Amino acid sequence: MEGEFIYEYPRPALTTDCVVFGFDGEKLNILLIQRGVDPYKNSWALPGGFLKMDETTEECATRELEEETGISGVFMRQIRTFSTLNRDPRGRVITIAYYALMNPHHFSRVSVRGGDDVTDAGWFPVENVLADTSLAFDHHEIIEAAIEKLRQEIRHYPIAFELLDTYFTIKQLQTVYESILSKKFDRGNFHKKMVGRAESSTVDEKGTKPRKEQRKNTGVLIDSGEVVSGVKHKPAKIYSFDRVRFHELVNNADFTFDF
Amino acid sequence: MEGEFIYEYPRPALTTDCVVFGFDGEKLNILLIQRGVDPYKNSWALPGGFLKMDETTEECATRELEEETGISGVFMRQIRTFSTLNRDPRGRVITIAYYALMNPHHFSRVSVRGGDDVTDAGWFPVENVLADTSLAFDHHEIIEAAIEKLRQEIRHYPIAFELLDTYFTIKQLQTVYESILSKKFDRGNFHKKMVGRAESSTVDEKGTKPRKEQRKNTGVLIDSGEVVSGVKHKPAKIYSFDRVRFHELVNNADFTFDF
DNA sequence: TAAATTTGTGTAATAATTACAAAAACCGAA
DNA sequence: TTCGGTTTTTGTAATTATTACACAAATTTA
Repeated sequence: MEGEFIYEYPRPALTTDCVVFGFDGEKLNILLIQRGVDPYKNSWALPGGFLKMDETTEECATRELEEETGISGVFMRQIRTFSTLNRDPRGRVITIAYYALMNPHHFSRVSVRGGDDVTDAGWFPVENVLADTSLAFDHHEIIEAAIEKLRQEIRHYPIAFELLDTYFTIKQLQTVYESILSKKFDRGNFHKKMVGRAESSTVDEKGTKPRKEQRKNTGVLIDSGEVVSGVKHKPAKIYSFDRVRFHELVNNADFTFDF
Repeated sequence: MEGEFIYEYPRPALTTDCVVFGFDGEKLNILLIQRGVDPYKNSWALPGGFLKMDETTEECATRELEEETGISGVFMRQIRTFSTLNRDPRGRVITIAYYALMNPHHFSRVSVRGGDDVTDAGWFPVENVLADTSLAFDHHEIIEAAIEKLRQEIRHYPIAFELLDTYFTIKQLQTVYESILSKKFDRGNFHKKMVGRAESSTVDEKGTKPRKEQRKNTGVLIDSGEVVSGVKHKPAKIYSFDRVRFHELVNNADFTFDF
């Protein structure tokens, strides 16, 4: 047998795969590549590849993504490891799955790279991907796990902002939540939760004159002062995420993403 | 070099490690084993070992736990994969970490098995383990990740009951939550949340006679009818977890573990 | 029988959520 | 310039949930 790496005990091969989510301003999409080589030649699959000995699995997932789509510097988190015995026809291959989040800026810049092994790449709406049973390997199962993970994490961490550009409208933010959680929110209530203006309530006390009790602002957005243009209705304000304020409020239990 | 397994490309070795949590009725403990072989001979470490080619990582973690402690049939979940380059002095070793939960019944039955590679095993309070910087490999980091994972999951899934026997008191259940979340709860409110008696509120409507509105029971515990004995105060009722009811209520959004 | 201790239940005040309405800002057509 | 259409933003009343705390009940011991 060809090869020069000899071990006393057998070892599985290790790969990473990445479920890349991209928000186009309206809905959630997943990045798939079309395989140019067997197995599963011509099938659509997740970007990913074999681990090198001088890189961590995180680095491997980042590298493969950059090699196959040209995108770097994105938010990435581990999902879990998939180790079913016959998940790869080439033999024992175990994969560590990641998910990545891309904002609309990155979204439009995805381009196919490499030569024979990837013939095409493209974005597909999540619902379409979930309905497609022809994906390579166990990638359908990995995608389902990714969505489940995403749903869990968006309830606790500010990952929604990773799917948006630095500046965004509240409508866009709400759409991100609604498409991930498959649930509609009341427009007004969502707005208040995010902007969280300092509500001042009138307090009446015996003997003292009524006073305005200043309650602190519990919002996590910064008003940029700008508004969107080119719309034929009231233009939405443009906000950015106040990461510092967010951490303060979370530490004080004044803010949660529990929806 | 000795060995008969030859590959074209180099492959890391794969292990699983397991952070076993055990509740002794009062506090949370972690199961550690003392290594009988190098590297880290005599150091305390997590139970675990090398993956075999005919088992999944889940099966590996289960098998290693059974081999080293004699315990089987416990609740187990994947934490994540650790792949730092020099985490193991023997070379490139990647580990998939799991956590397991044991109830007091299992807890007392842990026994050391095997020969040279494990010289001792024992339970240690979580705080002590976290303060101990002499653990083998990166096991300290894995334990920290396990606790963080446990904290996340107890907020959404009924894993607290995996740390208790089938029958338990509400006090014990509360202690599980308090030791994992490092937070005290009001006794009365915790009690009501778990037992969730059907509160009936009086409703007055114009023209009709006041009626009792029957609100449905939102608790997840079953009263066994028994009480604890041998205590010198009011004996606590003994409950069990109503898993079926729990799923009904969660689907209806009538119950969450959001604390 | 009273004290000590812990479990179990009730309640009133406060806070959060929800559903919905009103106001404001803009465009474009009349 | 005014008005309808549309969408964002603010306001509010009703409901529901949470919190803090008090009281009643059950058991042993003195």
